[in-house]
Amino acid sequence: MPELPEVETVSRGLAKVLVGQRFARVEVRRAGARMAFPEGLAEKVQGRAVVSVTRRAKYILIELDDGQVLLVHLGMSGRMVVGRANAAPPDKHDHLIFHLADSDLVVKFNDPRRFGLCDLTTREELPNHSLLRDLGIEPLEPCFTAAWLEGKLQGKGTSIKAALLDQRLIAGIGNIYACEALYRAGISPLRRAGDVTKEEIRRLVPAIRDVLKDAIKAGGSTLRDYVQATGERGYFQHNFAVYGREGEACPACEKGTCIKRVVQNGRSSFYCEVRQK
DNA sequence: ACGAGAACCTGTTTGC
DNA sequence: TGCAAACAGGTTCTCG
Repeated sequence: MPELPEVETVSRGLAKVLVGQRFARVEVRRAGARMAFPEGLAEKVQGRAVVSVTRRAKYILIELDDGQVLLVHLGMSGRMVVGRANAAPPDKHDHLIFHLADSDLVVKFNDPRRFGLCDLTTREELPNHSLLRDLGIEPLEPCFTAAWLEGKLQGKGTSIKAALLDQRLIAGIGNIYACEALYRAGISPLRRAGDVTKEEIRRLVPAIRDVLKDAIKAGGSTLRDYVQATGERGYFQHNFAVYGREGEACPACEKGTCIKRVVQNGRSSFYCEVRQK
């Protein structure tokens, strides 16, 4: 599910509720498939207050008042949702339940497919953390420029689509926004990354930035699992030009069936065969 | 070193 | 209708 816009939306939603609040008990239920929950998670978090909630790539960073940092990744199907403690009995995929100390609110980490994870580190260790260490540039930061990307794509033999999904290069783009950004830039996902021209890269960089910003404004894209921290759905899925629209006409092609689906590196790529060359 | 594919899970949709 | 296959927003490991 969650790519940069979804994780950003969840982080902002959690920040509103959590900053300044203390955690009471934490229910640790079933760990994910990628990583066991850290040893003593419940004990280490209990009684700590939240200082900030931020995002790096597709990770949510919850900073605590003693310098610890909770690091959450939502995988494909993960949610972090705030609710009333007794609103409903726990779902079988509620893997972590954080109870707040001074209200009846809880934050539930729910993840049916269990590709998500939650780790505990410290502010000092954060830059060296194995999950964050090799992450690339933040596409919404000013240092993400056409000149920078041009240098990185030079000589790359893989497809431009695969390059956009490489988190060591650009951090936070996933399958949906890679497809949508390439559509906006008029570049076929099948093109060899190293062959994308300077001119095209000058279109691609703002296309990436704009599609991510537009999606954040819309609260992300809800296809199936994703919801905001409040439980509300996102609605950027209504603005997809190509993603999931195989056989339809793209917004620029009045009629017909210009949108194709191809599989690259095991993932579906959607593109308009008329506008993207 | 690089790039493609498999694997990790569960749930839902599609096709025979 | 029923069952099996395909497919899903991600990441990491293995193999050529």
